Amino acid sequence: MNSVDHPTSEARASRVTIVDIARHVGVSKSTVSLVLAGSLLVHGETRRKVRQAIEELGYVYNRGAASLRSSHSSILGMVINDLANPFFTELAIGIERACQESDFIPFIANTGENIERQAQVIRSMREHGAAGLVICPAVHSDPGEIAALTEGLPVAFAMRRLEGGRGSVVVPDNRAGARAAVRHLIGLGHRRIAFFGGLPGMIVGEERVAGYRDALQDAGIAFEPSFVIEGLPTRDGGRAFVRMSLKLKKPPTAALCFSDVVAIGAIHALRDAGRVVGKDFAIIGFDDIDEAKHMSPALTSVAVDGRGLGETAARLLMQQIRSGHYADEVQIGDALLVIRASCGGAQKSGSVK
Amino acid sequence: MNSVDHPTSEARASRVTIVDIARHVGVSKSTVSLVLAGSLLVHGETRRKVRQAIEELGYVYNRGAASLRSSHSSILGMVINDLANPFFTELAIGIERACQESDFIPFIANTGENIERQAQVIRSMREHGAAGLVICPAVHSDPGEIAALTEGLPVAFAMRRLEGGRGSVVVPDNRAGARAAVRHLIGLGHRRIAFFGGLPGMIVGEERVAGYRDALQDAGIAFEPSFVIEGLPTRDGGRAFVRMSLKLKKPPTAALCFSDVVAIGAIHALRDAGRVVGKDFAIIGFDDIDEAKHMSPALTSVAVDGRGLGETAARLLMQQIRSGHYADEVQIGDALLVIRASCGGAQKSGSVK
DNA sequence: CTGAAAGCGCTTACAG
DNA sequence: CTGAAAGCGCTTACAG
Repeated sequence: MNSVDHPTSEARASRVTIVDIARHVGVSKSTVSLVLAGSLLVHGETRRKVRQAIEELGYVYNRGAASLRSSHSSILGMVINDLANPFFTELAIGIERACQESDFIPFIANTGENIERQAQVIRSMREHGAAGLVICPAVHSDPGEIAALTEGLPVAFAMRRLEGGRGSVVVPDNRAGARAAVRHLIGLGHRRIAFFGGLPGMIVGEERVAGYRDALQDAGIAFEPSFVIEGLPTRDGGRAFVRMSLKLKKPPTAALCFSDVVAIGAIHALRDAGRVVGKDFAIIGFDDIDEAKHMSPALTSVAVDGRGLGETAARLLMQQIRSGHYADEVQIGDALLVIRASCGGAQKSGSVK
Repeated sequence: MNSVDHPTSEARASRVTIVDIARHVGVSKSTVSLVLAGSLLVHGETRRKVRQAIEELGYVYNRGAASLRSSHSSILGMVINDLANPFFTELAIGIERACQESDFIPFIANTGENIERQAQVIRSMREHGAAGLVICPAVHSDPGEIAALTEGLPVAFAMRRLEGGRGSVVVPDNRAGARAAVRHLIGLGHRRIAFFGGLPGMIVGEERVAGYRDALQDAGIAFEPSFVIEGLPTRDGGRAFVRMSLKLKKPPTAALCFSDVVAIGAIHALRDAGRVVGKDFAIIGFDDIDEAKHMSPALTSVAVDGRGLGETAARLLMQQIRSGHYADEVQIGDALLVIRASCGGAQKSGSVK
């Protein structure tokens, strides 16, 4: 440890403030404040001198002090269920990008699907002055608890919504996407089609299962409850779902997975069981993460624009913050089937609405 | 748009403060402040009453106001070069985790390797009261500019360091990792080994090239400058490096790539060129991102613990913040070769120091 | 153990 | 166009 003893507090103590600028230029601090706010009231020459002094003295604007006085903050909090999942990373990137565009700066928290941590970070973000929250709630979140934690704060939900929650909502068209995927499997001749992943109470999963059932019904195929295998949408989940489904007396020949992450786990388990994916068993994922196209076989998936959803959610939130009014607008994004090798049949890849 | 007209500002205006708590309990605000700070000076019964009032009135601590007065903040800024790269996502996750452990809350910014954006977000984070910065600097960052932007602020560099920069540094042992990788290729019989990616001025790349040269020298193989192909370490870069190397009069038979992302691009280009990776051409990546093991062929890679590096960097930074003293400790993490199918030869996978 | 006073760095009416 | 004054919600000596 070769730490050097420059006390950083020294630098902090000598912080130059608006008063120093005022003194240096020979005006009042009100005038400096006006210049900082970009007011046109101030005389051009005065403005110039103030700006120059700011430059010379190395002044750093203290937004914390400004927020305290004005009670406006340009900090937004993003609360993400699982940053290690590439889909949610994209969501986070979108939120961050929208912030940069609008001169907001985001707090970030990864809850890891843990609702205690989620409650804690929401409290922390409030205390630290977040003006609003973009939330992708952890599995098993209690809508009432979230409502209480965010009381008085604008919120926007991205990708996952809560039953009866207040706030803007930006989600993909899960039902239509799932329906298109299953329709495709049926078109390839499959009749015994499973759905892997998702938990009761997860609206995303329920919507996808609804689309799955729509497609079956469209084709006159009876719904088989044992083909819907619920569980945490993780890689390990995917492995487990395959093992369970292969134990059925009449196993499925294809599956729509809750997510690409689940599909990856499923493909591994199928391989372990000696099945050739795309030939013996068709797999379709959901999300179309970057990895999907690089897998072997390449994964057919329902593409969701995570980055776009994140951007939109952040924009809707910032709109609420700026307007000073809550909103509960719902925006539905696309969910488009991208056909690759993992469901066989298709030689060329393509995209289907 | 079905926005409801609840003015959020109303909720904000009615914010309950320390004074409300004091009045409700019948003590002074100093006493309440002491309770909030967890002081044992305050009488147990008084403490209890204050806590109860806090609960009842739904008080939210205003850390912004506290910071203004005390000039201590528990906000840390993380400035990441490319969040879409899974390796740096892991780094970010590690930083965030360390923050949660220590009751810090992180700002996040994705610079996308853009140095203008980087300068902007650093300024923004300062203005918003970040007490210190974990930086993974964008390619082409100017050490002098970064030093100026962060003057007076504690900083820690993760994964990438800057020439002559002040601050803590946490990086993997790039040289040893690269050396082990190339030694492995030599052991498999390769003599014409390339290095793909990295730019002049990127210390990470220079260190990895140094390790590459070490291994060649150890084996008495002459260094061939045309085998070191520099460029941006992206997927597209990887494709380009392969195309360039195959045009050489005597092309290489193996390559160590700057990163897994580069390796993925390289593998695609090799496939396009009709080469069988792991047989006609050996590829080793760097980072060992999650995807590496799921590729086909599975990618041999030098494993770097991104999450761990992030955690350590954040901890060193928080230590500086809390102590009030700068530090420039350097910590070197492991870089271990993980052998898989992409370099052929190995039937079973293993790990080599 | 508790309270009164000052002050952190800003903004915001209000005068002039 | 510019300045003096008050105040945002806290903490921090300083008394008692």
